[in-house]
Amino acid sequence: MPLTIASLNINSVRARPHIVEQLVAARPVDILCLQETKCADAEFPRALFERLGLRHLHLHGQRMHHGVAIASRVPLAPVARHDWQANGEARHIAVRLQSGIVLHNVYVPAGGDIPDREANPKFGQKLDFLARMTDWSGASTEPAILVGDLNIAPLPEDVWDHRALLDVVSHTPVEVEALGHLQASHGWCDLGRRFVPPPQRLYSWWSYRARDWDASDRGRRLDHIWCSPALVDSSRSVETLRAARGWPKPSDHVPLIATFDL
DNA sequence: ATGGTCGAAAGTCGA
Repeated sequence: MPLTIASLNINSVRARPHIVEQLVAARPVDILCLQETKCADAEFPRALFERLGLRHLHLHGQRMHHGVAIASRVPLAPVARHDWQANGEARHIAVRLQSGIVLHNVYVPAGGDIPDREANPKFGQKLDFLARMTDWSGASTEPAILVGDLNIAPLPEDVWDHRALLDVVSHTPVEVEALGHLQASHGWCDLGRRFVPPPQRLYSWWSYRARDWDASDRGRRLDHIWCSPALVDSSRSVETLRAARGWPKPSDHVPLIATFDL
């Protein structure tokens, strides 16, 4: 039996129950990893997930901003809630699958608009978040899967216009380098690109501000599914569910769906 | 160079 893991920046879980329902109706999701749930754990819409069979909930939320959650058909064991900025923001939750594999669900800070540490502290915080994750990841040897909104589109084919976005936060060389260090620290395999290699374009986010997101197609690949080297041969597929961007009241991100034989 | 759109929250900010 394949195991299906989906990851989605839902941009408020309370505002978008219909997106969760449509996703689960469209694909056989076993474990759903959400980012930007934007609610405290006490406000989390538990009944929605229980009704959909995703009754094992592991929450790391906060009021208003950020927040990550894992909803699963299969039991999971809690592992950690990391705070790489030591500022209380809820951005990283980890659980253990019955097979022993650890699943990390991460929401990397967006980093503000100006790609300069001095002019924009949020940009420095994003780079520091990645550096602290890199230290942790380099020391970790157990087989793991890491999913989430990493808020960086690393490859030229991950954005609609590489040259135009070189100074736009999410695609600047310094961010791409930082993400590269994180990836190299553990030998993480970028499964999105294992199954959809360049020069194919692959996006997971389209701005709300576009007049016609589909026609202009000015997307970026901000969302990722990575796995440890030991798990690469167990991975079977990764799909970016582009159609979800056209669903009613969508998130600006679409789900990534990975299957593994584990 | 600007604004375009969302959500949560209050009458603005972060994305």
